[in-house]
Amino acid sequence: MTTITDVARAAGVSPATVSRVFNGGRVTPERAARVRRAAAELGFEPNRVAQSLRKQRGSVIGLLIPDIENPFFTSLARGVEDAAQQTGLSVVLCNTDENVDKERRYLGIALAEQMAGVIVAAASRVGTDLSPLAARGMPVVAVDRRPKGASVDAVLVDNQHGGEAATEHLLRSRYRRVACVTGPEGASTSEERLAGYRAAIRDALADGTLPSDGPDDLLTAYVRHADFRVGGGRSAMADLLAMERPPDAAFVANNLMTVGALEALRAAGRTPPGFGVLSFGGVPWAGLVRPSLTTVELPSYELGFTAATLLQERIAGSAKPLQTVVLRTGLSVRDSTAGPGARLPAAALE
Amino acid sequence: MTTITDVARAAGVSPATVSRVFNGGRVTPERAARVRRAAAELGFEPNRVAQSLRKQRGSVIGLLIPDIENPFFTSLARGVEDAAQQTGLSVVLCNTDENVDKERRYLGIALAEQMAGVIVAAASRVGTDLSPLAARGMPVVAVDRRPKGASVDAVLVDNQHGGEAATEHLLRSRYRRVACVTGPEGASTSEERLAGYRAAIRDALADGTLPSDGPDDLLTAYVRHADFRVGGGRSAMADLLAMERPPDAAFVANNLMTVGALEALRAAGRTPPGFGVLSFGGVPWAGLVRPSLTTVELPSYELGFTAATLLQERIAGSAKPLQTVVLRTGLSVRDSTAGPGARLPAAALE
DNA sequence: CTGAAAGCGCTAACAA
DNA sequence: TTGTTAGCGCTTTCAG
Repeated sequence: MTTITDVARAAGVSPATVSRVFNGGRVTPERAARVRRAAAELGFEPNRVAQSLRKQRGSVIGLLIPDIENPFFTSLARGVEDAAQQTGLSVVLCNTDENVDKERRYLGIALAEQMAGVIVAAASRVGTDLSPLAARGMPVVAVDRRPKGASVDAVLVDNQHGGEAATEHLLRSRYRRVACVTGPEGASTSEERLAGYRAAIRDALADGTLPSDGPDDLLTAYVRHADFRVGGGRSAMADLLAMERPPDAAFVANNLMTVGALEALRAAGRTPPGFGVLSFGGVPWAGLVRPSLTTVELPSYELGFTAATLLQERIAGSAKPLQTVVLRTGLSVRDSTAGPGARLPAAALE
Repeated sequence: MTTITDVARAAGVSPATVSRVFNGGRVTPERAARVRRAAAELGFEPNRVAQSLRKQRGSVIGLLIPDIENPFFTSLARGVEDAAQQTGLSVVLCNTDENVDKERRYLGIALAEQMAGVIVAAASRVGTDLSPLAARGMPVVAVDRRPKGASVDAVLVDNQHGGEAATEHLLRSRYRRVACVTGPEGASTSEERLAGYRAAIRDALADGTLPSDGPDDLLTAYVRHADFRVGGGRSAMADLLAMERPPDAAFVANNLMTVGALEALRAAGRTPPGFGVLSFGGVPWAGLVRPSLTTVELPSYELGFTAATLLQERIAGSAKPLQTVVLRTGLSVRDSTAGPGARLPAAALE
């Protein structure tokens, strides 16, 4: 391995000068050129480990996500990676598997590896403890979910708005018994999406769009909590369909549960758009699904990109007050919410 | 930050003793206990950066994959991660985007970060150069694809066998004009899968399963090279369908291209199993696709797990001769290859 | 602008 | 078994 000392010797200067050349110190152009030439000839690459030890700060940032198989998080990861490139930081991807213990281990590694900073989509709102990092002055940005009581920058999705827009769309499409399959109780994302649903329903009751008889039904009876996974979505939907007066549409609060919900619908012989289905978050290769699925579009890439940008500011020493950035969702209207009586052209179904 | 010296002072021993306690050196139980207690009280965690610098070897392994959004690679990544846990190594996931330059950059980082080793699914068979790592004695395992001329351990899929089994299955299902949409020319995976296809066709011609008139058609005319991406699969299939005498089934050499191929079929008003479709590699949430898709199952998780195990042996200093492990594929028969005249029960289509 | 020197936290010879 | 010592490769005062 060629070291800074080898280069120094070859260029006839001191190691300090070589270091300055590579770190923007003041060096006369002539000597700088000599150093660069020597470095190139010897194939010198600064040893990042030594740099990290000396500077007490590494050049990688940790990205902790709960599920690497969820396309939402892979897309987020790409955003982080792209933003990190700009500063020459590399990204270590750690898959916490929605598991607080695994997450804690990775946070420990982040510390022990002296990472430059950490971006974390917390495995749990209450179980995730970011304080050891804060205590050691390591910059942290929370993304998608904000752990309770953590004083860190955060980049979040406007879940409530997304849930509201979704539910409003279903009502506008003339569905009248709109259910909501949301995530686990206590998860901020589920609660917020549910809150959006409730707000939309409440508004519709208030302005007469929905008949006011049995308002309880719509605000509570048609709500199911599940686990954000395929199986949970399936059982929740099966449960809804078994009701005496089942819903005629559902807002499903994440992509995986939507897959399960569609399976349950199919098993019951009901299909969109006769039964309206709206997914919070797209499914991969949505093009294959017939009829095509109306979805709330999440800014996953931007979430990652923004978080990484914020983190880099902190790493660079920014002392701004803590920020929370909230990114808006979009709505992609497709066939699965065409309306309870809609007839789709054959091409949309085959 | 508490260092080994702090612990040593608190326990009334030398730093070396503390180091021994944490690295399995010989220390009297009594002193060891004292050290551990002190370490716990002070919340000591060994500084991995300093360890790496001193030992000239880090405790992370790099995993370079071409496409983090492909479920095949995420599953492989999980296998690597699980295997790595056993030795306490962490995994840095690097997404090379099928881009040789990006890949080279990451390989440089692996060196500069003194990673313990690297597992690489090469972006290119000829463009990927692993020699700098070999030159510096860094253990490398190639996975899924083996770069040309690299003398490294490798864990591969039996692509040829998979392609052969797939094609045989289509023929057995009474399809007679079986096409093959394979990957880019020059990629070992595409060539091998294609070779399997050709072998099966040749056998069928030889034993009379296929009429021997126009053998050229089957061996060459029905073959298309595409780019392993959705768009490529779509155009290749469109091209096949536009032939004067189009195929009645296709073996598609990866999951993404299958998605495209299905889109092209749908656009042409043809659907499986009337037109047989067999995908090399499963699609995520396959349960949503109707009719359900027959696939060659890839041992992606095992690929990763095996590669990581091999790598760890090398890291531990194993001097065995170079190994190549080849893992077999499976075949999951579903509805999309039920036969050209098959009538599926309604439930399979709705 | 440049070089000498100190030291980041840890481990591995070597001595005791 | 234990402690002392000498660095791993780099950056950063501090003099010059």
